[in-house]
Formats: sequence, structure tokens, C-alpha cells
Amino acid sequence: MAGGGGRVIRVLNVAEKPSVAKAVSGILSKNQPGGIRVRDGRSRYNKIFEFNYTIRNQPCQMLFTSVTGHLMEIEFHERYRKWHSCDPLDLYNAPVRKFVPEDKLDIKRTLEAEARSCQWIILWLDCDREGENIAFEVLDVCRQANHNLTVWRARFSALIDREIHQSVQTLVQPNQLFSDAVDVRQEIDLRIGASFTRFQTMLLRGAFVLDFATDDRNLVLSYGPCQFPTLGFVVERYWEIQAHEPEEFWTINCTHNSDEGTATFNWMRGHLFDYTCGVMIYEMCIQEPIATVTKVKQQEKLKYPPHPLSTIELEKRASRYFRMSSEQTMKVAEDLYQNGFISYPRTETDCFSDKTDLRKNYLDVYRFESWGGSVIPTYSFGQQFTPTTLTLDSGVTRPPPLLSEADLLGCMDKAGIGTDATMHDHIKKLLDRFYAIKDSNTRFSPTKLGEALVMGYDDMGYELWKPYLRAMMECDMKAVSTGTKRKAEVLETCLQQMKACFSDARTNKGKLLEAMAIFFERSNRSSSGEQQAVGAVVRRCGLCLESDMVLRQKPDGNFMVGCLGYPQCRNVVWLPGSVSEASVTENTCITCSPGPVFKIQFKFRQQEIPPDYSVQHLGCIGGCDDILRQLVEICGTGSRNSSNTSGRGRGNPTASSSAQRDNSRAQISCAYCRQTGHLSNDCPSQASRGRTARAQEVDNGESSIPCNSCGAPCILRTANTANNRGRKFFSCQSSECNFFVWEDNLSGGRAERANTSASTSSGRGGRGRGRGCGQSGAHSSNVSFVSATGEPITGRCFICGDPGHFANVCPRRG
DNA sequence: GCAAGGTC
Repeated sequence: MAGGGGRVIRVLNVAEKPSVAKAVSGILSKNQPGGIRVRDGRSRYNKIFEFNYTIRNQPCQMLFTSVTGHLMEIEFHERYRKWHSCDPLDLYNAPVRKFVPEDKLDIKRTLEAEARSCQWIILWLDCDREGENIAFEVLDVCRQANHNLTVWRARFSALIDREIHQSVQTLVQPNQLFSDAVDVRQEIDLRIGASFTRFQTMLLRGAFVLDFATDDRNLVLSYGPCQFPTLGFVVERYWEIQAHEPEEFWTINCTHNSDEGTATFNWMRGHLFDYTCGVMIYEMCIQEPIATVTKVKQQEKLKYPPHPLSTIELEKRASRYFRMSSEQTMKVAEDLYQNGFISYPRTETDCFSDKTDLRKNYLDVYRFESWGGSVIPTYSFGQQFTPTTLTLDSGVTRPPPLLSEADLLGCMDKAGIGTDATMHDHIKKLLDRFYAIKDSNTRFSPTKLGEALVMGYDDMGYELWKPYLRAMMECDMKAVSTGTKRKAEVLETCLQQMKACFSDARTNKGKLLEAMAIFFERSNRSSSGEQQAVGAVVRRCGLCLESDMVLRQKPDGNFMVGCLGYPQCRNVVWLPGSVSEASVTENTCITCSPGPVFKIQFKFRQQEIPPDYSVQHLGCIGGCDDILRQLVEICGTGSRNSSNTSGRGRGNPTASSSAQRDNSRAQISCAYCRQTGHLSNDCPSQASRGRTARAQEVDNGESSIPCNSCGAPCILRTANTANNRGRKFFSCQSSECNFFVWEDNLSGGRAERANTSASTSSGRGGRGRGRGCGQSGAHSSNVSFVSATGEPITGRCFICGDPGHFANVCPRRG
């Protein structure tokens, strides 16, 4: 450490809270020339104290300010902040950042400004892991403002003169390992909490009628590594009570009255569940009723005062004696602290002032307890007496009581759930989230929701609701803080495990749904959970620009690529109904922008695609993929027969249908103009022609023909697949219709150009391009396309060949 | 909108 007098240096001192800055400044400035000056910083709570002090012969001008706990927060990058922005599984790998939140910027600016004028910085944060982490947050900010700061850490455990002076004369370096341990905790808590909270909220809210919430749309079904084990304690006790079967037992009791008082003797054996045995032993006693004293043991009994200065003990006793909630107690404690009556209540400061009389009979001042002893008559070895009463009594086993707040705090304390300062928050969270209720006896029982959630995870076989996970994390953090394990190693291992666990839990979500179904009615709202199931990301949504488009398979087996921002964003690309398998690959499209657009490996059902199309296809939904577009046109999409019954559009088929069309417009290129953003049946270049026109000229000089099935325009297209390159076909441009016919299957083998005016004037009865040569018989009088035999073509099924329906509704499809 | 940890 530098020293040796001479030039006065400026030292920036930072404490964890304003009260400590004030107290330490008061101690160090005592008897110093110049006394102490106070000035305001940018933050109204965090004053700056100035005084002179000498550290190891080095004259120092001390500036002493503070933060208010953590200066920084950890959050996901903006891209992952919105709930629908990504698959919750991605939250295990999504980048996170530590930053100074808005309400701490004033403190940050004060630190920056003061750091610039100082040569040294002394970190006076609390001496625990969190304090060490805050020290590095402060350091981060101050070093940004002044790279040349010399850094010191003051270690102290009590705000008393001797300790503070000693601390500042024996400064050390901050402990990176302690801080690392907190970084690990923060990151794990965030990733686990956010992923599970999003998952279970989106899965269950809306899927059930949650009658306790006035508006369950805003309901959050949170999961946290502390709150869930706390709920677990409540549920476990509740189940224990439920499972209890009362059982009758028998016990022999004896009392003896003498001049000195009454003595009650308990049966050494306790009790018997067998009535016959009990009666037999009792009858033996009655037959020989003289009692003999066989052992006399005197024992001093001590009564200990409650553990002093313990936050949890305070909360337990306030609950027991005043029926105050732990949260309420902490508020009162805070007030008492602010007014100078008690020491800081949120972290243990179990150190008494030198003036305290610890040989203090505590029962004289603590009136809530008494000696409570009773006088027992004196007995001597071998003494005989006749019992005053000798009875055979029955009793019934009782279940344990519901957990009281004191019990709950005890469980949490024992299992290491939360800290002194946060335990009451976790308990309150259970009530706020409708997971548990507290009765008039301040005892906790789970709500239906709380029980269902724990039951769901329990049925999966996971102990996510037990304290072991937190205990394991605590163990790992300890290993990081002592250097036994590295931060990156623990993070990687733990997150990998939790990611696998999350993934498994999602696979087994049925267990959660089943458990919920025991307690709640199913809801048929459109935002029900199953529709939120997510798949792999294909591209960023070009419509809302906020969320990802992911590949999904609907319950009916059809595939689509939908925006995770649903229902706010309804962007969706429906894929051909003939897709049997689809998976997003790591190949990106080099044509489509904005990228990346990940290609999808498709497998089509062979019978449902024209013979010249390959069963396997590596496709792109960005608009560049002609084959995919043709198959959509030929086979139709999965939306056609599912939008009214299931999938995203449940309960709102119109919206779904419109969304489907809107999004086909957005992604698949138009058959007319080759632009993305609309389909050929909505092509702006064709707008003036209108759907009622029965024949339309297309850009290449060909005309379109009204579809036999729906009347929408069919246009002549040219196949570019290996087997049929150059072969022409007509296909209906309505996204609602699958009409398709090879041109050479029409009569005459070649279509004639339609007569636009004739078609328009005669409607469907006009001369169709596909009509056979002069065979305008009865069959074909009102259709555009007829076969070589003069039969009207009504479309054909690729599976069974039946012209009466299309492949996607074929009964043989299963 | 999500965790848990500081503190005002």
C-alpha cells in the first residue's frame, strides 16, 4: 500500500447504503482537522461527506458517498425481452447484459463525476457475497470514468470505531470470486425464472377457467427457484394432512396427590394401538396398584432467551405473538431502523454495543415468556405410594397442523431458501400469485392453482418444487466463491441441466394440463396454451418486426410457419397440405431478405403431389421457392380444412382465414408479377379486372379461366420440375381452392385461348380454354374445363384419383 | 408480464 506522506490525494469511498456512508464518515472524521462537510450528489438519498484522514501516513481528502444496494440489473437483450419474441428454451442461451437501470442513473452519474477527481477508490460495501458483487458494479462505473484509479476494499463487520479505523488501515483487494458467485446466481435465477414463468403462463393461462382471477389475461403464473420450494413446503404439509388417517390409540395415565402437590406420571411406553393389549396391561396395574419409585433423576432446566438480533426470529415471533405477517414485520422494522430505535434489520448484525449489559435476566424485559415451571413433589428411590388416579385413556392420532408463518420461515431458513431480507417477499409472492392463502390463524394452505402446479411437476417426476435445486445452486455458488469451481464451468453445467429439464418438462406438459384439469374447467378461448407450442425459428417476422416466425405442426398434422407475436401479430405462412414432415435446417437462403431465412427440409406425401415432384425438398418460405409455391397452388394448404375447427383460428375462423390470406401474401410470391406481399388472386396488376371477370388476360399474353370449382381465375402455368419441365397446367388462384389440371389432359390435348368477351358475357357457360373441341354437350355447359370425354373436371384427388374431392380432404388419407 | 438480490 502506498504511503509516506507528502501530496494529499483524493479518495472516493463508496458504501452500500447512505446510512453506512454517514456512520463511517462520522467515525473517521472524528477529531480530524476541518471536521466533516456534507453536500448533495445527483441522487437525493446519497449524500457526499468530505473530511480529511490519514491512511498509513498518506494524507487523504476523503469523499464518502453510497449506492443503494445493487447498482446494476441483469436482463436479456432487447431482442428476447418480449414474451413472444422467442422460444422460452432460447432463454437458456440468449445473451444477457448488466446495466444501470433508469432509477439508478443519478447515482451512476455522481460516481462518475467524483471518480474523475480522485486517485483512489475504497469500496465499503457490506462484507458478504452480494456486497462484493456490488463493489464490482461500482468499480465498473468508476473505472469507465477514470482508468487510473487505485482500487481498495475495506473489510468491516460492525460500525464501531475500532473496527472501522482498523479496516481503513488494512485495506485489501476486492474478491473477484465472491462477486463471480453472485453473477452465477443472478444469471441462473433469471434464465430459469423467465423460461419457466413464460412456459407455464402461456401454457395454462387461457387454457382453463381460472375463477379466482378477475381478469386472467394479465395473470402471471410465475416460477422461481425460491418461490416454488416455498410453495412446495406449503403443499407438502397440506398433502400430509390430507393423507392422514386417524387411528385410535390407548395409554395408561397415573397421578399422585401429596402434601407437596400433584405429580403426573407418563407411561414410558407412550401408547398402544392394540386395545386388548392395553386393557391387559392396565388390568395388571389395577391388580397390583401400589407404585414403586425405581429411579429419581434431578436435572437443572435452563431457559434460553430468543436468539437476539435475528431477523428471522423477529419475524417468527411477531407472527406468533402479534399475528403480523413477515412482510408487515419487515416494514415496521424498517421504520424503527429509520428512526434510530433498532439496528439494521435486513442483514444479520449480531453484534452488541460495548455498553449493552448482556448479563441482561431477559424475562424481566421480555414479557412474552415466563419460567412457566410447575412444582413437583419430591420422591425418593424405593418409595411406594398408591396412585390417586390410574386410568386407561384413549386418543386419536392427529395430522400435523398447517404450516404457520413461523413454521414456513423455519423451513426456508433450514433449506437455505432466500435470505433474511427476502424470505418474506417469497411468502408474499405465494399469496400475490394466488398460489397459497393464509387463514385467520396465520396458517398457510395451497390454493387449487398452487396445488395443481406442484402436482403437475410432481407427476412429471421433477423435484422443481423441492428445495434441493436451490441447495445445489447454493453449493455451486460456494464452490465458485472459494475458487473450487470456475464461474463459466458452473454456469455451463447448471444451465445445461436446467435446459434439459425445461425441455423435458415441456415435453411432459400434459402432466401439468392433467393436474390443472383436476381443479379447473377447460377454457375454449382461442389463446389456449397448446396453440402456443413453439418450434424452431425460421426467420424474423417481417410484419411486426419484433418476433420470430417459427415452424409449427397443428394438431391436425398440417404445417405452418407462424409469428410468435400471435395474437398481436397474425403473420403466418401456410405450407402445402401434402407435407408429411418438416424441420428447420441450419441452411440459410442466399436470395431472400431480410435474412437469415432458414431453409426447411420438407417431406411430401408422395400420393398427394404430382408425380414429377420430388418427395424430399429443401425449401425456403421467403418467397424465392417456386416449387413450394407451386405445391401450395396444387395441393392447397393446411389452413383450408382446419381453420374452422382447430389451430390458431379456433373460435375465430374469419380472422384466421384472413390472417392466412394476408400472410400468404406476405411470403409467397405472386404468380402474375412474381412479387412477394400478395397472391396472384389479389395482384394489384389485376385489381381492375375483379374476381367476377370470368376470363382475364395475364401478362404473358395468356388468359385466365374461371375455375370449375369456385369460379376464381385459373391461370396457365409451366412446370419446371425434372419430370415435367415445360408441361403446362392450370391452377386456381384462390388460396381457398385446390383446382388443378394438366393442360394435356384436357380434350384435344391443347387448350385454346379463351374468348374474353364471350366468357364474361356468358359467365361460367362461356367458352372455356379447356373445353373440348366442339364438345359442348350438357355436361360442359356451365364449366370451363372438360376432359377428353367431355366430362367436367372438378379437380382430382392425388391419393385416390377421385374427382369429387381434393387430396387434403381425401378419406383415405387418415 | 418473468427471477432473486440489494436498498430508499
